[in-house]
Amino acid sequence: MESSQTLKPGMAKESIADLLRRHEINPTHQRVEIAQVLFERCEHLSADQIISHVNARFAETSKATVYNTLKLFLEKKLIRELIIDPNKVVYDPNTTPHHHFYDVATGRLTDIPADNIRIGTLPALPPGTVSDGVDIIIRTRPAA
Amino acid sequence: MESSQTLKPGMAKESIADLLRRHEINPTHQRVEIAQVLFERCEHLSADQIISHVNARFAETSKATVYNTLKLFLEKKLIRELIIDPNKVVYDPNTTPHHHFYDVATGRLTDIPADNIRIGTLPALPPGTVSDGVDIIIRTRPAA
DNA sequence: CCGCGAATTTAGACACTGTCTAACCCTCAC
DNA sequence: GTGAGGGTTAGACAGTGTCTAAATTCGCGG
Repeated sequence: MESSQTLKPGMAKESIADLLRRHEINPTHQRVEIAQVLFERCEHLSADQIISHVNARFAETSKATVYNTLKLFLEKKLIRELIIDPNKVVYDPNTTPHHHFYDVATGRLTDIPADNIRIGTLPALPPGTVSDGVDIIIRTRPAA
Repeated sequence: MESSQTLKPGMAKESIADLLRRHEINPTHQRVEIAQVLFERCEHLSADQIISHVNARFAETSKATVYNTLKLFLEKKLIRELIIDPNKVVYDPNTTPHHHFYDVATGRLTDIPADNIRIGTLPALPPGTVSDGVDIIIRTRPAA
């Protein structure tokens, strides 16, 4: 399958390689491919989808490499991991501090850009639905 | 292994059976055992722990039955499912509307009783830690 | 008490996601 | 060319949960 027309593959790969280098990641072939899949379409993709997308392009990449690379990207703060369900873990290329609103009824995942969280800033529930409660999962780390 | 002394097994089983009946659940032997494990110690237990605890009592209960029963309890709103990690799913016998505060750094899970959520009502972060963001997972359902 | 049909339970096979291992490959310095 | 080290790989493995088909139990009318 051909690469999409939206980005010039050559220059895109260059800047992605730079991005990796800026995060102290050795930009190998496979890593660039994986990063490109993640950043090109700015969606939240699962490991599974990433494997499919990468292998639909040029390179054959093994499952182990994709998992290794995602873990590396996580450590280097290039992406964030988002656990929606035990069988639905997705990766978020947006590393600016932000929050996520996930509605299990509709499957819709919304980004909340604020850092000033109040219930009033959340999107309204779809009409005719009620909430049993909100699970707030806060991901902390030692201050740098 | 003997049953604990804290509850009279007979009457406890009676009231638990009633609880199940009130939720339109046929109170079989195994279901009562599982419910008893969940409600006796009012902790958040994983499916794994529930299997161990049930089998440490009297009854031998198969893995499939425990999973079936937990799914049934969920449908009947007897318990809530709490996804902390892909490999850490626990069940909460407290069905009053409330929220959860989980700190991945400490592993501590706190109940937030309010229905008026504001960031100010959350426990303070441990000193020396910062947050990369908060994932708010809201579990909705059609209004009754 | 008997026996029937429906509901429930069961063991074990299966699927899925992610991890691990040990071998291989590629590059680069010398 | 050669050795060292990082990166990649296939496939085995582990944990969690689902499925299936058979066996058991239960409710209940006769």
